[in-house]
Amino acid sequence: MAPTTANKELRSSENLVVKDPFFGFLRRKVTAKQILPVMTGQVNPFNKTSFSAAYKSILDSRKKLPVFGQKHEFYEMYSNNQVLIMVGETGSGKTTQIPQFVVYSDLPHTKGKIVACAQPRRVAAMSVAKRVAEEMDVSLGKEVGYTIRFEDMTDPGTTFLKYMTDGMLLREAMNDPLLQRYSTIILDEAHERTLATDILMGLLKSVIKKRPDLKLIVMSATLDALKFQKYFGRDSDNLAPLFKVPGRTHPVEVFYTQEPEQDFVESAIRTVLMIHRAEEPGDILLFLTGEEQIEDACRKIKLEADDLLNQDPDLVGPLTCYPLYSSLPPQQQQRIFDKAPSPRTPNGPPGRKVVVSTNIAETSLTIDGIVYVVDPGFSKQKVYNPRIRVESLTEQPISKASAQQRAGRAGRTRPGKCFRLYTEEAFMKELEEQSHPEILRCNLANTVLELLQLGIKDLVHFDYIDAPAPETLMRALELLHYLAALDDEGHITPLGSLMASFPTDPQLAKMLIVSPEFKCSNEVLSIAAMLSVPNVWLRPPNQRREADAAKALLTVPDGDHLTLLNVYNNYMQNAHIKNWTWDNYLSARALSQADNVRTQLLRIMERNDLDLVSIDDEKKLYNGIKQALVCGFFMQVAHKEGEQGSYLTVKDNQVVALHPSCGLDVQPEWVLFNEFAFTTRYYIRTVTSIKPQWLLEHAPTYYELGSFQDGGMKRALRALEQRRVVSGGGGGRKAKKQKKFA
DNA sequence: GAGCACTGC
Repeated sequence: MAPTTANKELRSSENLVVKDPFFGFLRRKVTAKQILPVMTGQVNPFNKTSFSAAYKSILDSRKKLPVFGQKHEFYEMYSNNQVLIMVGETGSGKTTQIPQFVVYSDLPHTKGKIVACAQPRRVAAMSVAKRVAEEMDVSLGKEVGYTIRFEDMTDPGTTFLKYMTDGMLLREAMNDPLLQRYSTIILDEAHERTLATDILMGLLKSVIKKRPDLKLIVMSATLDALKFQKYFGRDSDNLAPLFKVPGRTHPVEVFYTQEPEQDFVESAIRTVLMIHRAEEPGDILLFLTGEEQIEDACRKIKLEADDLLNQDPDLVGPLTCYPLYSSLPPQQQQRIFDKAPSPRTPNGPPGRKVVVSTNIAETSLTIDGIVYVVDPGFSKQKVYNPRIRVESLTEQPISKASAQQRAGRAGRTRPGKCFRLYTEEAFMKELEEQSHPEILRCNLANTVLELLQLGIKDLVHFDYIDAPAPETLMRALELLHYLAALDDEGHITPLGSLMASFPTDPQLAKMLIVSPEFKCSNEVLSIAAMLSVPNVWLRPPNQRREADAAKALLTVPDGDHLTLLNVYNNYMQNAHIKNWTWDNYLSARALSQADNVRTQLLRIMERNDLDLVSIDDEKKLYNGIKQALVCGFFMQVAHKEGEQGSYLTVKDNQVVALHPSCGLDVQPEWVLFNEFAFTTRYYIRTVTSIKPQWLLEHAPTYYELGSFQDGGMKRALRALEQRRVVSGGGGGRKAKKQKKFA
């Protein structure tokens, strides 16, 4: 596209003719030399008002960022390339500065376009947008804004620099596959390889060929740059150009153990106390894997540190220990930012703060003042087994990249030390270079539907940066086919398109779409929302009995899905009662999130003319809800085998047990479950009793008896079918439904 | 009679 000259002049409010600061700028051929006088000038070129005093002082600090010194190089590469890979370590200023640099050259406002910067996390999108609005001396939500789920802080027509979550950009692509509103797209933190970032990279690789006017910048930490350069290169000999900026962190000295450790928790506690006794002042960050482990370690560290303090008050100072994990209430999460305790006596040894954290402190949360990192080398990671369709969380060794990231947490304010509780040999030989990208570790039903909706027909040959296991794709296609989201040729059906408009798993979308037919969409909406948020039940270690009793009061014995509905309804009715959630051992955060999700789903229902309906008769209502559940989750059904309380999942024939948290008062012959998880054994969680005739009626293809192995389940279904033939039941309503989406 | 690492629409 030919570069254009910005408006020559403009009229100020006093009607005086002043020169546009961008006068003479050739769009996308702008040089660093041209920009500096505009940045340091008197008039903000984007809103034509005078720069504030704050702007100038912020600009002085921006000038000290490593990336600022390389402006010239950046503009040269930006002008001459459509795609750019940028590598910048922590503290380089890439997330705040690069999008601003782009805007000065791309001049999106002169073309009615937007520069987007996609982030993996909501908080980052929000806080960076706020910071950049300050740096550019404009109001947040005007020229600079952000878009995340449930919150759009942009002003259409005004906003030309937009921070957003990667998932949000992917959703937008579903309505606008060429992403026409954007002139430059920046993918930040690409090395994290979230599912959304990976899919976006695949899409954008083909979009840039169809849109020569679209520029793309992929920003990442050092390690994966070559992979991205190859992926976005024109061919195998042509790497995409790399723009590299050094970080601004302090050196971290790394120590290894001489021998492998047997019990990493115990050895971690010992190491923390060793640091406390023997090392210079400075806070400690210890990485462990889960809530229980962390709480336990905190207790032990506190006890031992108190002992040390009492034995040797002249040698060691006081110590405070804070746990950190995502399900911790925000108020308690905030405590990690408290200062280390003061010395017990005016001239006594200084105090020390210890934070014991999950992976959340590796990427999402930064704690300044950390000087020592203790890294046992493990984290919990999600694994998906497509053969039996089960996701599980298991403790696994971290990757080298992760270990490096963890070590870096010690050098944010001054030189630090990292104690790795494994041998150097193990680090070199046993740890993988990179953690597996998410796309290789999860169920892809949702993603496959999104890709189909985006018009990608050949999912197997889609240009993934790392291709998922074929079996995972097959499982996803199979599920979507059974849900009638795909036809026999694998094309998306009108029902499938409708399902894709819901930001949920396809099973939930299907359940929502059919719910008006069963006169229970009002209730199914609440259930879908509750199934989309984290666990609402709290169970503090020392109040388990009280928590279980509170839960029993809200339990509907017929099924956990109905219990969730009951909890949501009670929550809404009692919203005015202070402490209601707390008194009932429920998570206020998860419940308010559920309410947000419900509102969003409701809007999508309305937009698609799906009615909000309900009936008064509770028994009929519950049966309607269960049938809607069956329409979405007929593949997640188990049949009771024998009297020992064990169940067999339908078709996969996995032996499973009802999870102990299940609220059913009896063990029904047929149950539908939301989740199949492997922990100490195979469990099904969130379980509701159903009638088997609904399976035959609402999912006849899946319950075609020829596809079943011989056994109790098949016998039960056959007996049922024979009875149906005799009585001539079923059929009618189903035929009508199929016609609707044909 | 057990557990939910972390994101995201």
